[in-house]
Amino acid sequence: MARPLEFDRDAALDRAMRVFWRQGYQAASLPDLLTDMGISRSSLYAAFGDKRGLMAECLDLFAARTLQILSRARAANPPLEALRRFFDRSVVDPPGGKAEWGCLLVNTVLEMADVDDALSAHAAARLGEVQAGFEACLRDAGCPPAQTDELAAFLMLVNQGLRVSSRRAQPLQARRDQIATTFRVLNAAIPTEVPST
Amino acid sequence: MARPLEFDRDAALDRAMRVFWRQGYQAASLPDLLTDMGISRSSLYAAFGDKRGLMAECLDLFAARTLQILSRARAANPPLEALRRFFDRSVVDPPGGKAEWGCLLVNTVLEMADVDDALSAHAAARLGEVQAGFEACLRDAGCPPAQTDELAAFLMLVNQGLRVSSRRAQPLQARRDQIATTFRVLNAAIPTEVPST
DNA sequence: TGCGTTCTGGACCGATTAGTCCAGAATGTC
DNA sequence: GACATTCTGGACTAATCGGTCCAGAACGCA
Repeated sequence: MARPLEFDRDAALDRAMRVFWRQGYQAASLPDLLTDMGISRSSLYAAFGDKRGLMAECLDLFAARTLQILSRARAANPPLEALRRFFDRSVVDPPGGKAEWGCLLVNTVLEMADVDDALSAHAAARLGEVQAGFEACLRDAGCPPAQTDELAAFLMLVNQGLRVSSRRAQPLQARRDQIATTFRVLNAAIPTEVPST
Repeated sequence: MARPLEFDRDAALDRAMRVFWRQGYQAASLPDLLTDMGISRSSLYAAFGDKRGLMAECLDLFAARTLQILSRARAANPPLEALRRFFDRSVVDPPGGKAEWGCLLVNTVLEMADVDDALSAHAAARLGEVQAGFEACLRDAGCPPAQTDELAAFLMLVNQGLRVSSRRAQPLQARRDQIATTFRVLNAAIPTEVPST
């Protein structure tokens, strides 16, 4: 037994995630990270390996939180309403960050593609897990099995698009309208929806 | 009068655009650019100012080409078919680049937000011009004026989403399917469409 | 209190960054 | 053919990058 860690690893990771989320991987310098995390260089390397390893953990954390939002919404609402709430939550009031930062996973997929393919693929894979969450939600909603794949892909398409809109200086209301349009259009396309309440 | 430029400025700009398109602004180092452009450091700074100025010109070039694709499609097809062709072209066979590189404007908006806000805003503004193109197209299609704004925003939402999908390792067919779904869903939502043929 | 272990701050490193500068080569004009 | 002008390649600079390392402080246990 000896001297314990002087900082809260989870808290530090959360801080780091917010830096990467806002500035992206490349623009987040080590001094930036250290300042926000409130730890020293040595501590970072001892606890997380290196910058890339830290980023990987941040991606996982972000994905876990995203999936948590969806699962909580599912637990408290009928499936389609849960999806709507998920979008509202993500676009309007993301936990631990600002809506204008978009989505760390989307940001990373784009920034690191053809720069660090493994990192980009890591983010893309987590995005796939979220899409699987959409799929499960649609199944619960009584969506015909033949269509769940297609519609989940469509929802992810919209999700990605919204996250891009978030980083353009578009007013919040414009994004709300886009969500409304999406669900209006979606409902019109699937009159077979049967809320399983 | 004296010694003329030894290289083709437009051709060099085109090469630079492809480098930024594939690697992003930050990851594109000066050696990378110089090698691909086939010119020397001095020539680049004399002709384009600096890396940032070069990037700005590349954004404009990309936007101009994108708008050109749309206007050409409009000249040769009924409005809604033109939109469909625009998406096919953008996602499947972009001119002077690879589909997997997504869209330089979208990539830049995300990468430079909160890093170089002016550059991000520049890209976002060009994206707005494309959206205006969508709007004009919808007006031609006889879309009710009250809906053109909303639907153009929706099309841009889908466009953005598709460009993200392009940079995930998703197979080409998946993206084609997403386009098909989008237009199926769109047609179902706007039965009032009246091809102006 | 003293020891063994582990963590922490900061100096340090080589590599790479964007950008500058200058000597020399190349060209059009006279 | 000589001159004035302009472009070009490459050396150079200052700053910053991610990452390493070590001396010393801080803690738990006995």
